[in-house]
Amino acid sequence: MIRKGFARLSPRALKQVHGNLVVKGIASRLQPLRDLLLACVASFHGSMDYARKVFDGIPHPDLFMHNVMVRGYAHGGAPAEAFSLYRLIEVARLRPDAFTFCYLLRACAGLSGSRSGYQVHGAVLKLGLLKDAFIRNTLINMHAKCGDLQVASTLLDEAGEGDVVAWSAIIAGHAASGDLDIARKFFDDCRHKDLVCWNVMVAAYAKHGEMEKARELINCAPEKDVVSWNTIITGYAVKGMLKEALEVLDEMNCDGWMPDEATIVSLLSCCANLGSLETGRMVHFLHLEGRPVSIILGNALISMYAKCGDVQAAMEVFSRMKERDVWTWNSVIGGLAFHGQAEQSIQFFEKMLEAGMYPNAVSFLCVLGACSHAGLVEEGQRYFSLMKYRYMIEPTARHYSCIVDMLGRAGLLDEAFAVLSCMRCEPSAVIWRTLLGACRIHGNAALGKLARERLLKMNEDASGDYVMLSGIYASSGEWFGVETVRGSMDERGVIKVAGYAQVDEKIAYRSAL
DNA sequence: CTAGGGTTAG
Repeated sequence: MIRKGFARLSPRALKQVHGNLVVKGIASRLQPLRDLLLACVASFHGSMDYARKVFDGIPHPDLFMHNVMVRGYAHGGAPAEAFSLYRLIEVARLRPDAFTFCYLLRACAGLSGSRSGYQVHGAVLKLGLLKDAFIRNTLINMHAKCGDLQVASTLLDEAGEGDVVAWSAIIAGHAASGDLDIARKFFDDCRHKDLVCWNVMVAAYAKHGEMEKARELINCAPEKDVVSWNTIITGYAVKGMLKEALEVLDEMNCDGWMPDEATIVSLLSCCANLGSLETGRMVHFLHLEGRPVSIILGNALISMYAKCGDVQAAMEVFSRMKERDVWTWNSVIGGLAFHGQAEQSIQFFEKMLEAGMYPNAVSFLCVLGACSHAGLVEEGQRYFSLMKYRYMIEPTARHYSCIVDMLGRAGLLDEAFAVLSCMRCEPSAVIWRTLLGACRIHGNAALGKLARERLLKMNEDASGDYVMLSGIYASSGEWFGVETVRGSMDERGVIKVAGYAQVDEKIAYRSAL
């Protein structure tokens, strides 16, 4: 009676079904539990939390159930959890099958540069599963995605000419490593191109900003689907070409295609980055009222409204969402911080912790940004420690940049330098430049000189740093320093637009007076 | 319950 149809139920209804199974005492029979698990993985829009609760409540889950969980984690971008479930399969002394390895290899494809892909490859060989075309193609995809195109090509030879799935995986792999010409060569050599194959090549151009080539190719395609159109729209969207993206939306409409969630999400992100609230609202209306709002769509909506300044609309979307993930919270925290609403941003960070959500590196970047913006030095330092010592998140150059900026704005230049000095990674040019800027504002010529020297050593286009440094010397009354800097500018042949240099010097003059 | 394509936060 409850065999089929779970997948169409809402999360709430699923919880009821789960409860009924328990009450009626049939929660120990296999098939209803398999169906329930499948439905949980399918119905909670990528969140595996509830499925995991159900799974953990099953006394002796079979291989099928383990596989469903591995699949859920692998598709949901949680490779570590996929592997931990694989370990449970071993602990339960179950024998993993081709399904298990397909999912596991998919998880590996998301772990670029890791050895785990080779380990799974080894296990596949050991179990003699390589003759399975699904396994082989997933292996090709994994190696191609992780950059080992040598191994991928060898496997392609075994797959032969007719296997278009293997070919598209190779094309995507070359595109991912930036070799568009080689990708195109494989595309041209592919004998039995299908729709996916065309879309892979179009996406390769679009991802690298080659929109003319992407358009040219899609115009030659024998058929298109909603993914083909979304590929083009996303290409324009990431370049900030909103007008062009919207024109493609019209074009796909004329061709008889309705925008789907991916279309809307892409357009929203473009509107968010450009601050185009009116267009963002219009795009929001493309999503039909009454249709479920997935986590990704909700996140994109929050981000768009928050960044465009309509905080109330962002909060409405947030409060209507049934399930939230760390991206949801980060979108709110980051959106508020971006828009200068630091206090609110910090409030939401605290609410996120209260809700039991585990913050990640981006969460801290957002809240540190808010602290820096509002000059809340103590709070910022507290969050920085929380991140390092409680959540054990290693700060990236961006986090340091935030902290240095925060301390620098407050005039705590020595503290800023101290943080920068004990960084585990090499300080980036951005960080030195941040310090340099703070030195100029607060007139610390000695530290500014040091920062400038480090910047020059980094051997990149540093024309902005020369100008900034001339500001430092000027603001602390060391006019001789200005001459020296401008002299070395000429020697090294750094070209700086005169207007900018003049404006900068005027500011320096003013702060010196 | 299996393979290749498009979608979110900094």
